[in-house]
Amino acid sequence: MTQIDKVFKALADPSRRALIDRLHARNGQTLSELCQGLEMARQSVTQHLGLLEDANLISVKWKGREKLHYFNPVPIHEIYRRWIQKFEQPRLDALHDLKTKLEREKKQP
Amino acid sequence: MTQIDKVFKALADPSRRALIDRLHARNGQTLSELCQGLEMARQSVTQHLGLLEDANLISVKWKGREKLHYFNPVPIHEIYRRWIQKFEQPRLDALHDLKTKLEREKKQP
DNA sequence: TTGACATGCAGGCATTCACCTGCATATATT
DNA sequence: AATATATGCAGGTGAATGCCTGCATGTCAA
Repeated sequence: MTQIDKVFKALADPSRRALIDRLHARNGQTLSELCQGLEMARQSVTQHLGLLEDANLISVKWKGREKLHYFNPVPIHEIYRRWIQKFEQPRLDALHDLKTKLEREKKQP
Repeated sequence: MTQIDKVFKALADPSRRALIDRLHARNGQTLSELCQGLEMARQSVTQHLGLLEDANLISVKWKGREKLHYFNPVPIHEIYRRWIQKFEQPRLDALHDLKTKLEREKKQP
């Protein structure tokens, strides 16, 4: 399974996207913290975090008996850059045109 | 299942992403055309296309006995706008700064 | 009209997935 | 040292997924 496929698969589940959202809101949370408010067992959360970690979407640092989780935005940027961007090309072309226009007007006002 | 979830789930499979790629390269292909070169049965392709259609990622138009498939980029843009963009915010802020800078220099050269 | 072609529908099978329970291990606290 | 806290590991179950085969339906072309 390719890396980009792992990322897509990891993002396919709403619980996992919610976990990413939580870490994006406050980075470095422990497993217990991430479990709070969720209606599933700790083991399920662990499993989801395992997939996210495997997709490199989160990284982990042990501090004593606590496992701290950190969100890593790089794979999502890769998804955007290598996959989504190509379908957004028209929009990006328009933006580039705007930049070019502004630069031209700057030189010849 | 929410719409955005359908889209993520549809994108989670590499075969389906490949189908989108094919349609992006050449729009309006029939089922038979989309089957060519793939190593799975027609029925499997039909199933994948069904999911993509359900996620609104492709739309379909019948022409006689042929079913023409068209790629629809809107849901992918939604994914970008409503989900990915928030993790890309630093980069976008930088781009906005560039625009602002250019506009300022234009007014006061 | 008859045969070839494009697709749909129904069901079956193996794998993966999401979730759980039960028990084990390691670290902090008193 | 004894208890409480944070987490891991193993395994089990039901549902979803991906893929297939077999047959039916509708459309074009000779």
